Amino acid sequence: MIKQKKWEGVPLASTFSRNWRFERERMKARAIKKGLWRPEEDAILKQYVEAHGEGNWAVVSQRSGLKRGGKSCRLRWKNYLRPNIKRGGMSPEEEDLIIRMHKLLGNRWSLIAGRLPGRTDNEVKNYWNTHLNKRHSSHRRQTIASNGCRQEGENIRTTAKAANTATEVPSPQSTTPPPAVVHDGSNDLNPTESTTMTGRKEERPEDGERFVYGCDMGSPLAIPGSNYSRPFVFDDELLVPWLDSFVFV
DNA sequence: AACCCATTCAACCGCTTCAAT
DNA sequence: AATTGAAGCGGTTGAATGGGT
Repeated sequence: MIKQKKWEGVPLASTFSRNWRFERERMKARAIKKGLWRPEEDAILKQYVEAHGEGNWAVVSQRSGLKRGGKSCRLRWKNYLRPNIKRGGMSPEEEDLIIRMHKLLGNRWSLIAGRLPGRTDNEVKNYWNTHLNKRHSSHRRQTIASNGCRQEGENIRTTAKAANTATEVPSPQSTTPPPAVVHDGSNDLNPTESTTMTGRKEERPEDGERFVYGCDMGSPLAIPGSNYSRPFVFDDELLVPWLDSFVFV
């Protein structure tokens, strides 16, 4: 049964519409401020979070006295006020890592940022769009909504979590690869985290050419009690074996 | 000095996922 | 199992800024 919200009187099709419509209404009702943050607002938020900790951002926005939405507070803290945020231009090493990881992962900004200490997903995304996109657009790989970096049979958003847990049963087609060893783990930055990625090229009438990758049994990606990992599917062949394996761990 | 245009990046929006109930 | 609220993600927007004329 589809429930209705009294403030709108319109059937809500799913939880997402419920959620953001409520947030919007709540912000309207509280005359939530938008736009750039002022230094005094930063100080209030910083003081509050340092005293009470992160999380429960709706409460933070109310109790701190800030006329900001919870999302805005969270974003400001995460992208700007949080300790250890590194500001300023990217080093050549960071830039190189972004390029390589984007080649592998596409627009998975939070995953890429996770490998760059002190950098946020927003910063990496902006840097890519303003500095790197033009130079490297020919190799661009986007996320599933519009593109080709995806895990077999699921939304790309779930891939990272699947990579961490790897508990689901893979699709039957992933069971018969004649694997070519892409990487033996010997060149990893951290050999203890290495994993053996194996891959194969596939030709499909509906998809055209694609590359399917899996990992060995010692990898965190491997499914306990099975002989295979969940497959990762890309439009392009992985280009940097040591890094491509590295980021999967 | 005034205007225009391009670039940058902080912030917002729409949506998904997850955990708690 | 269904519902709810919070957190998180990627795409997009628009204000600020700088350079050129």
